[in-house]
Amino acid sequence: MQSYTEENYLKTIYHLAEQTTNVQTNAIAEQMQTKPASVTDMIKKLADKGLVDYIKYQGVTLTEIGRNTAIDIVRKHRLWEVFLVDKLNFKWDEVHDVAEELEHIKSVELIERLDEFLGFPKADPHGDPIPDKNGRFAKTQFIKLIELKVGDSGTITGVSQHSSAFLKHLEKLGLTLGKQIQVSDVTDFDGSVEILLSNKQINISREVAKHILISSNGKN
Amino acid sequence: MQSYTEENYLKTIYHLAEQTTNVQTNAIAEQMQTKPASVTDMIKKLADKGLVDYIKYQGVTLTEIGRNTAIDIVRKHRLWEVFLVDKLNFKWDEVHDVAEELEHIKSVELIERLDEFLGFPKADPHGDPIPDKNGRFAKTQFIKLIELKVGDSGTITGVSQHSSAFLKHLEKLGLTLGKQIQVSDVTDFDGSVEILLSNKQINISREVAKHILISSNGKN
DNA sequence: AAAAATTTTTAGATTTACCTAAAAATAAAA
DNA sequence: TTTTATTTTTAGGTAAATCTAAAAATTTTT
Repeated sequence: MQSYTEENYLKTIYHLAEQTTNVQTNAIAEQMQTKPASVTDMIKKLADKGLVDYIKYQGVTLTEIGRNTAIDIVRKHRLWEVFLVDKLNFKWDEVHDVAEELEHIKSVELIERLDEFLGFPKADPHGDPIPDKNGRFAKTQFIKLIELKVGDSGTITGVSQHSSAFLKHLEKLGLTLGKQIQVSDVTDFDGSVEILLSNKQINISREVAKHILISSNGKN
Repeated sequence: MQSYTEENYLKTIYHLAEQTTNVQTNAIAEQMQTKPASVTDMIKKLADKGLVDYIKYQGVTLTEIGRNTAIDIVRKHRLWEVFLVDKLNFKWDEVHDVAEELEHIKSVELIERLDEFLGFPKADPHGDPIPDKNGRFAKTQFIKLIELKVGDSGTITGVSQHSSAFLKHLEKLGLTLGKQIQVSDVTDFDGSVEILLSNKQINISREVAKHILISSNGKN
C-alpha cells in the first residue's frame, strides 16, 4: 500500500521515463515542485519498498511492481477525466486538477465499475490511451504536427501538453480531437504552420504545432 | 482550507453533536479510532482556526464555520453514495468506505455538477438527507421501529446504523427503503418485534428494530 | 466532603514528508 | 588533465498527526 505522496512520485517517474531511460533527481524535483534533497529521501524509501531501482548519483528506474503501480494510477486518472468530460460536462482543459485528486481513491471495485459505466473507453479527453485493468494499452503511433510536410494530412488524436492555457487556445482555434487537418504551408520566417481545417485556412505557431499529435493517414 | 484529518474530525464532531450537545474527547477518540491525547491536540488546532469552541475539560461544539464545513463534507459523502449506488450499481452496504475517501475531493464545481447529474437527490441510499449547496436540508421526522406499538404501520425511510453486516442483514430480510411494514406483535421474552412485510410475517430482534427508521403513517 | 473512578490534558517521542546549507560525486569546459 | 559547473547526497531541522505515560481536573460513589 502506497501513500498519496509515494503514488505521485511513482507517477512522475513513470511519465519522465517515457522520455529518458534513467530519471534524474532534479527532473523529478522540478516536476513535483519540490527540492532535490526531498526527492533523494523519497527515492530511498521507494527503493526500500522495491518500487524503484536506485544507484546513487545514477538516477532511478521503476521496477516491474513500481511500473504496474504507476500504470494503475495513470489508468485511474484517465478514467476519471473521461467521467468528468462525458458525464459531468467538464471541458477538456478543466479536468486535470480534479483527476489528480480522484486518481488516489483506493478501490479496485470502484475503478472497474467506473470503466464499465463509461463503456471501457480507450482514450482520455486529451487522446492519451487508457490502460486496461491488466495495465495493457496500445502504444499509439503518433506524429507531431510539426513533423508533417506540406501536403501531409491526418487526424488530431492527441496533445502533448495539458496546460489549461494551451487547451483553451486549441479549443478556440477549433483544433479538437478527431478533426481532420492538412498542412498547406510552413513559414520560413518563424516556422509557423499553415493548416487547412474544414476548408478554413488557419495559422498556428511552431510552439503549438509541436504539441499537437496527429495520426497520419499518409502523404498527400 | 482544512486537511484531510481536520475534515474527518469536524465530520465526527458534527455527527456526535446530533446526539449530545457537548461532544467529549473520549467519544471523538473512540469514533475516530485514535487516542484521547491525539484528540486534545487536534481540538486545540481546530479551536485556533475558529472551527470549534473549546473550553478545557468541557468538550467541544462546532462554530458556525465549523458546522458549515462539516455539513459540506456530509453533503459530498452522501452525493457520492448516491452516485455509487445509482450509477455504478454498488449495493447500499458497499458504499460507505469508498465515500469516506471521495468526500475529501476538493472541488466545488465537481460536487455541483455531480448533484445535477444525479438529479438533485434529497436522500442517500440509507435514507439520510442530503444538504443542498447552501447546507440546508429538511429535518426528517423519523420514528424508530422499536418505538412503534402493535398495529402501527409505516414506511422504512432510513437506518441509524451503517455497518455492512447490519445492512446485508436487512437486505436479506427484505427490509429495504420504501417498504411498507406493520407491527403485528412484540414478544415479551426478548423484546423482538413481529412485523408484517408485504403479507409475510417476519420476526426481527430488538437490536435490529432499534436501527430501522420509520416515517409513520399513523396508527392502525 | 473525602475517596475513588473517570475523563482529559500535558510532556516528551515518533514518523512522514518536507526544508536549508554544506559536502561529495559526476559531468563539462578550459 | 585540471578547473569549473552541475547534479546529487548527507546532515541536521521543522511541522503535522500520531503515540505512551504520567499528571491534573472533573465526576461519581461512599
